[in-house]
Amino acid sequence: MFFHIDPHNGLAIYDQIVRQIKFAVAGGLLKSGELIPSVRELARELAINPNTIARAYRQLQDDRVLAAVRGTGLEVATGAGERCRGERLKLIRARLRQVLAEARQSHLEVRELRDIVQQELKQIEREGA
Amino acid sequence: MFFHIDPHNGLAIYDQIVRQIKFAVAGGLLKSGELIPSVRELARELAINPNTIARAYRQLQDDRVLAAVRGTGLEVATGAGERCRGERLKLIRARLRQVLAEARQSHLEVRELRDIVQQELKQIEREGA
DNA sequence: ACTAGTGTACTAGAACGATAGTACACTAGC
DNA sequence: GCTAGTGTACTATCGTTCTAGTACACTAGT
Repeated sequence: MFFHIDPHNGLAIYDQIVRQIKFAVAGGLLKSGELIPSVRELARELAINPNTIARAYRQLQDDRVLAAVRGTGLEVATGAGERCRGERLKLIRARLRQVLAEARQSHLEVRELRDIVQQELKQIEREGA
Repeated sequence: MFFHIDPHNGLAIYDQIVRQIKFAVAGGLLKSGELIPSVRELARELAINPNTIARAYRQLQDDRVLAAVRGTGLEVATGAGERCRGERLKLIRARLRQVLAEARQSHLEVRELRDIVQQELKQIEREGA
């Protein structure tokens, strides 16, 4: 389990966990029926309070991404893959649109904005596996 | 004064005000020596508590973007234009980098991400005056 | 049966952002 | 001088997020 939590993200910690698990399911790193790390284990690994993890898991159940197996843990729900792949695009697009809207409002010249975006995109491609 | 405050932005309201004033100064909409709207006036216009505006103005003074004229109001400080133009790039780039980092972590294929970015960028150019 | 591990629920408190209301020193305009 | 408008400071309250600690029902493994 490779998570990357940034407390100064603007996003709440439990929300970051929700998103990253959805992304992992969408990307096929987590498959239907597979057990995810327990509340206590993930809390220990990320050095975060178990309640925060539990809250994220609760929401993931509400979103039908995870399903409870009593006394055993939480597994990835059947059909969660498709559901998450659809949502992934929405989530990323929404975040991107926010940032670009702010940039547009900053009276930066469109050409400059385009340059910045291209630079950062290239950077991502260079880093991305 | 055209501000656009989004409470569900992730960014605190006072922070949005700080950024947008810096952007206005950077873009030349506010020039050195010009008086900005009073705390109470802007609070009324944005339907936001005056304390929140005051907090933003206090930070803008700390950042040497605004300067107080006792009993009269706050004016744009001398040399604020250059200072804000430099910072504008940093602020936008930082936000953009956050979003792209999240996108990269979502195991979305780079090609798909590139497509989304291009789409949204075109959308901005279409809207942008 | 016993133990250790699951998720879940609950109360309490800290920190932060935002709101509400009040008070004060100052200045421009009359 | 008086009034209305500045910024500033202060206390109090609320909601959200996160932390802290405890308790409970359940199950796998022995």
